[in-house]
Formats: sequence, structure tokens, C-alpha cells
Amino acid sequence: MTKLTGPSGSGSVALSDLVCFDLYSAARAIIRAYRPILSGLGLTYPQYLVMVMLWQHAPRTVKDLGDNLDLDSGTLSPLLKRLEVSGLVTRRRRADDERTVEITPTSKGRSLERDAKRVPLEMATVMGISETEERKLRALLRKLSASLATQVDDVATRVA
Amino acid sequence: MTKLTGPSGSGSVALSDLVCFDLYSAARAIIRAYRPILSGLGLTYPQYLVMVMLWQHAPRTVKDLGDNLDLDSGTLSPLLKRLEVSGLVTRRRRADDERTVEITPTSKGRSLERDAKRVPLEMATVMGISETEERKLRALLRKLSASLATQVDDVATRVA
DNA sequence: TCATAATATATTGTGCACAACTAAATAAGT
DNA sequence: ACTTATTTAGTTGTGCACAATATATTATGA
Repeated sequence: MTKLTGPSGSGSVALSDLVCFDLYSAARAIIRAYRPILSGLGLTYPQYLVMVMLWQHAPRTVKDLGDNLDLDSGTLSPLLKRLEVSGLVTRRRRADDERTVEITPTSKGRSLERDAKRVPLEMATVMGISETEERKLRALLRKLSASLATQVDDVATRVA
Repeated sequence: MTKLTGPSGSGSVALSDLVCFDLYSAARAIIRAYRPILSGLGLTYPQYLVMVMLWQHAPRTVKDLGDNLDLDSGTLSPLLKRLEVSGLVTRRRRADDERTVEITPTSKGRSLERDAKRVPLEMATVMGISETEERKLRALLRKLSASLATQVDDVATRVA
């Protein structure tokens, strides 16, 4: 699995391409690793992220979830509907501002937190890298995301 | 953007969850960064990966592409059809083994390589981390992917 | 040889991601 | 007040990912 090997055939592949491919590949690999653990809870990975947010505090608006998870309404709206169908959350327009929709976990949604407690531990064992390495990895990923975000902002500013 | 902050509200979020979220988030951010660059070539990021493979050498079978990019036929078959519709590749069953399908870039597909030469450079400038950091990041990602892959194999073995 | 297994690709169905657009409600400026 | 802009969600359409299944072809073993 997972090649895109460096200099081999005619043209060599540039480092930036390789970093991106490894990132793309690792992200899919880790979500794949979560899948069997989360399927026991009846959740996909993005759904799990939303529930983690709601376990931290609730209710939260769709916009709040989107800001924190970096997902737009095109992704969240149907996802939240599926969580509603699963009986894990309720969606209700706020009385004092009819634009916003508040997402609240149901008792079933809240009780799921207990079962979810074991998820991080199982993931930690499966990842097979040390805590120090995890922290280094996080630091690099966050630095990368930060500079990519400023680039997007630059483009947005250039247009405005 | 991009929170899932650590210890804040009631329950703190475990490190493994944070690593995974940062990975998930960074992977989307970098593909988002590729998008405007690749759209000039008429390619999505997975399509670009396939073309990079074909520029290295061709023809390649669907299986070969899948092994190297870690994608299955459910992803590749429609993707390759779209590349065929775009006039960038041809698909042809091999005479000596009717099971396999060979993917060959057309002259249009091959000539696209020149325009694509600038992609890695543009990405490198946008990423905003040093080559040393890129290499460290790659090393960590590959180590993570490797241990996740062995875990998947373990499960497969347990089933067999 | 002939049944069986293994291999390679395609298809179907579900669930993200995200761009582009719409609709409704609130905020701001005059 | 009233027009205009902004904010918030939702909808539509495209393109991955991937599980599950189907189909056809080749390889293998009794």
C-alpha cells in the first residue's frame, strides 16, 4: 500500500506532493481505524466529532459546530438530520433568533458518552506511536493548517 | 477555525482524538489548497494523483493504481471513467488477461504534464513549513500509517 | 477435465465534503 | 420606516471513499 515512491521512473515526485499524499493517506487510514470502534456506537467519524462537541456543552448552533469542526452547512445539515433520525439529537430553531438552529443531545445521545469513553484509549493503542511523537505530529499539523488558512484568507482578501 | 480545544468544558478531549482531528482537518485543508491550483488543469486531487502515477509510467492497470494509491475499484472505476470522458486517458481490457483493464494517458493527458510541473512549487510556497519540517512530518505520518496498517492486517488475520 | 478458488473490475448504496445557490430572518444605514 | 447588507440554514449537484455485492476471467487441484 501507499506508494507514490520518490525518484523511480522518468519524473521524480516533488516533496510537497509527497507530504500531501502521506497526509491524505494517513487521514484515511486513521478514519478507517476509527470505523470498527465507532460502528459499535452507530456513529461515523464526523458524527462522532459532532457528538464530542455536544458532550462538551450543549445546546450548540449549527454555525458553532461548523466553526469548530471547519464544516459548512452543506455537510452538517444532512449529518445532523441523520443524528436526529438516530434519536441522538434534537434540532430546534431558537425563539429569539429564528435564523439559528440549536442542536441538543437527547438522553440517548447523552448516555452514549459512557460507551464512547473507551474510544480514545482503543485508538491510542492502535496508533502505535508515542505520546511525544503524537505531540510533535500535532504541532506540525497545526502549523501546516495555520499557514494554509492564512493563504486562503489572503486569497479572500485579494478578492475583496 | 479548527478547534475541539483540549480541557475546557466538562469533559476533556483525549490526545489520540486530538491527533486524529488535526490530521482530518489538515488533510482537508491541504486538498482545499490544491483545489484552485488543480482546477486550472481540470483535475481534482485524486485525479491528479492518478495522472502523476501515469506520468511516471504507463500503461498501468486499475489494480496497480489502487495498490499504489490505496484506493479500491469502487473509487477508481468512476474516477477513471471521468478522466476518460475528459479525454485524458483510455481504458482497454488486456488481450492476454481479460480481467485486467489497462489505463493509458492520451496525448492530451501526457501533454498536461508540462502544465502540472508548476503544481508542486506552488504548493510548497503555500504550505509555509520548512523542508526539514516537511520531512519530519512525512516520517511521523508514515510511521502512523504503517502501524495502522498492521492493525488492519491483524484484524484480517484474526478473521481468517 | 471439471469443479472450485482466486483475481480483477464494475455496480449499488450510503455518507461525507464542498461549491453554488436559495430562503428567511436580523442588523445597519439613511 | 425602509432599503440594503449580513447572517444562518438548507438545498442541489458533483465527486470522492468505501462496504457489499455481482460478474467475468484465469488459475488450481482432485
